[in-house]
Amino acid sequence: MPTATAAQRRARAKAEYDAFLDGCPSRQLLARISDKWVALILAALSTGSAPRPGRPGADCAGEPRSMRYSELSRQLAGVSQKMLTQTLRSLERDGLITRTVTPTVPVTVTYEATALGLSLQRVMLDVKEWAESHMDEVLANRGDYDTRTA
Amino acid sequence: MPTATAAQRRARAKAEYDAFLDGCPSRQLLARISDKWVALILAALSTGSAPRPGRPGADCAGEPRSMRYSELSRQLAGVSQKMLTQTLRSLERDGLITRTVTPTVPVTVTYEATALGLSLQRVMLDVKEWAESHMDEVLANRGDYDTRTA
DNA sequence: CAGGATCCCGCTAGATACTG
DNA sequence: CAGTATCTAGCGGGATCCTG
Repeated sequence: MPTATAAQRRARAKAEYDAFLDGCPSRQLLARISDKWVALILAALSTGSAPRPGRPGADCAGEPRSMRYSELSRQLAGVSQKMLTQTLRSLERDGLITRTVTPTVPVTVTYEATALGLSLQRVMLDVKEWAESHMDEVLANRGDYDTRTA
Repeated sequence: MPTATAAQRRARAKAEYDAFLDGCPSRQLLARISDKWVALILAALSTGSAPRPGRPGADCAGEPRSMRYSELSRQLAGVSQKMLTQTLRSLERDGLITRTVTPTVPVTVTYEATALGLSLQRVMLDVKEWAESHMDEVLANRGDYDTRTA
């Protein structure tokens, strides 16, 4: 674009990637992380293991929060195995979580956020919390809109 | 639900909404806002009108940032009219943006974030910026993963 | 200019069945 | 337990044509 403004060129130089551009990889990454399962998985991993009888110290403070496949499956109510596995794989591939296989009698697999994953986790927690805390307002707005346009 | 556990009732009482629960409206809202077009539209609206010859003071600081349909369409490179219109409608319905029709010669329609929209805008800007600023790391991680599993 | 209305394709979520 | 494999229905989303 020959008519690029100084502001645009500055932004380009600073960010290197621009999700507004069609072909930019960052748009594809944005599409990936803009996913409810991504938000919920990262949120779950920030909580760590749900306290279960028989595994007392599993989520003591300071310890990195990890969760087993079945625990995630339980916390993300309604998620299909396919979506859970698929989303976990893509998060692992992008270096956001680690997958650890412990060869116990029935195999044990745990997932844990990486440093990079933790940085996204903070952002996605905000998104999830925004949704939960503004639900009432949104619901009210929808009601207004629907009556107005009815 | 007669089989609600004490933990579930506690969570409900504290947060009112819990996106981890399958039927909860907040999960549906989370799914809605977890959308690349939502992130990009809100990001665009935070920028305001691109400076154009003939509309000098359109984006002066302090003034609420508004954009026309065609401006949004241009900035969100590659978006289809259908998705743009559809996403704008849902944002309007949820009370996140306002739609203003000015009956000029060719009709002028401008969109602007509401107070509620501004609160989400901050969150979604973080998501977009996270994607742009961590693109390199993610790309590197993908390369590693693909060679490792190759 | 700013959409509305259709058609239609692809992919992706979900259900089911099987395995190391 | 933690997946993989397969199938299918549904809809997200693009292309196209039309309108106030």
